Amino acid sequence: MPTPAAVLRGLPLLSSLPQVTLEHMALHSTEQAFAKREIVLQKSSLPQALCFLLDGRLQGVDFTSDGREVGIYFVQPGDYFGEVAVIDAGVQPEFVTAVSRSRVVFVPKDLVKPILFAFPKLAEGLCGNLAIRLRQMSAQRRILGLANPLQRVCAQLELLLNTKNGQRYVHNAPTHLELAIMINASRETVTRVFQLLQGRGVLERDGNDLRVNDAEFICEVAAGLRDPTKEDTKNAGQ
Amino acid sequence: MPTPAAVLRGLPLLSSLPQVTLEHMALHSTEQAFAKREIVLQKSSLPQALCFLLDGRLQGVDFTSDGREVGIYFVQPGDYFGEVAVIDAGVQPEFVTAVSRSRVVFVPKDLVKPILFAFPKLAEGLCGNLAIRLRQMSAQRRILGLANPLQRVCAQLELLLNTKNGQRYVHNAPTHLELAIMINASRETVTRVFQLLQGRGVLERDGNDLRVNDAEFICEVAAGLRDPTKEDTKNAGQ
DNA sequence: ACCTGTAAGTGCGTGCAGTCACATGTTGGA
DNA sequence: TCCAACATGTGACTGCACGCACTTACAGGT
Repeated sequence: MPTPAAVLRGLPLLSSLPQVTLEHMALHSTEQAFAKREIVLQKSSLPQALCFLLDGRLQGVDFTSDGREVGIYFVQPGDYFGEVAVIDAGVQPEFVTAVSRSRVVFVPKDLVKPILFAFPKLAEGLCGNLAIRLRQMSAQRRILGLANPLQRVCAQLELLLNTKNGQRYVHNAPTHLELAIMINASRETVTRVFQLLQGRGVLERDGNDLRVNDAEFICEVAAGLRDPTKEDTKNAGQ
Repeated sequence: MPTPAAVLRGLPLLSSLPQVTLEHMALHSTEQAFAKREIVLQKSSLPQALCFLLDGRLQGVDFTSDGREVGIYFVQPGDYFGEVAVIDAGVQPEFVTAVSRSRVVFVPKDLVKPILFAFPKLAEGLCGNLAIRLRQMSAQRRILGLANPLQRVCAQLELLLNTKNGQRYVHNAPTHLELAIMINASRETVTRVFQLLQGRGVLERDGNDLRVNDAEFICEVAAGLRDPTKEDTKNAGQ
């Protein structure tokens, strides 16, 4: 099913394009819904389209040569993905799967590639995003360098942290398993860390979100300044 | 000291630029030599220039929040670096240090930024390289997902593998320590793995290079298909 | 209301990699 | 030439994260 041009207009990357171009794109683009766990992009497939996430949440995942699953990045609504393969005409470097029910727009690469570098605004936006992606991957790499899983969980939480009217929280918190594959830990280890943090009142579940009562604590643990497993449990707030 | 335009012409990224632009750039660019272990780019510094490596070898490194060193990527002669900060005008995301004596050209960002997206060829080259960098980081992330260090070493060697008239080898092999911080292992562990591989005749040192006699072996170990620590030592070739 | 699948929580035992401490090569600069 | 710094090699110890096996909790569909 084709997509209204207004939808494309709402996407940050494309917002600078002339109306006529957008309408042409819209005519040939398709929108598709994906159920939880469904695969949106196959690894090693040839690029067909530049993809935009309208709602839901996706995760870039891959498998090590010995079959272990690793999480690479999350995709939020409004983000695009599959761009690496479109840019260099290579194959898709990793799987992209739906973490929750999602809607995706596919804009055929034949429409996108010719104009990518013709509109400087577009090229600039694209490069800017790639730069951000590289920064995120560096940050992720830094997390993986941490020696123990407790620190890695906290560091990852720090990355995901948001603020809503004074309250620190993680919106749409990932499951323990999703977190585990991001930070190279087993699902059980993540569960145990959460147990510990919740026991101290640092974290609280709030439906799909995660309330963070003591962001300071998280940061200090991530930095290795304190190690709750070595401290007394007597005073949670100490 | 300024750089001859011919040097800039030899850099893949800039080779498509008109002569007059290159000469203008050359006038304002500087060349600098760095000793081993010297810092080329400070983390968190504001971008001053787009940097190109003429010879030697650099490594992007960072430190985890608890002080452990992590290696992010290597820079080969002809590559550029520091581009992320130039593109998004943020700060430099990680340190870049000289692994061996190196020569670097700095092209002031004020000369580069305005034309980055004005020449579609240039923008395309830039995006292409960013895409490659992202692919490399994914590959690196995949390696870090491997459960045991033996596999990680082999997987990393696989990434570095080259072929020269039929002989597989690793040119300018990194030290054990450099390797260790790339793959999240201790230096001693890397040494022990090398001991094992050399004992089986899979690897051989060749001055600064590393001859790989049995690339197959390396790949199979990386993939977890075989585990030399569990096998008999009797027949190295089995 | 029932069933099924997935998420989360928990105890236990084991292996392996990190750390420490040292010995020995190797290299490049003063 | 000599020294200092760095690269490599090796043994012993130990902690802790993983994997397994299981239970419990919860949500969505029919």
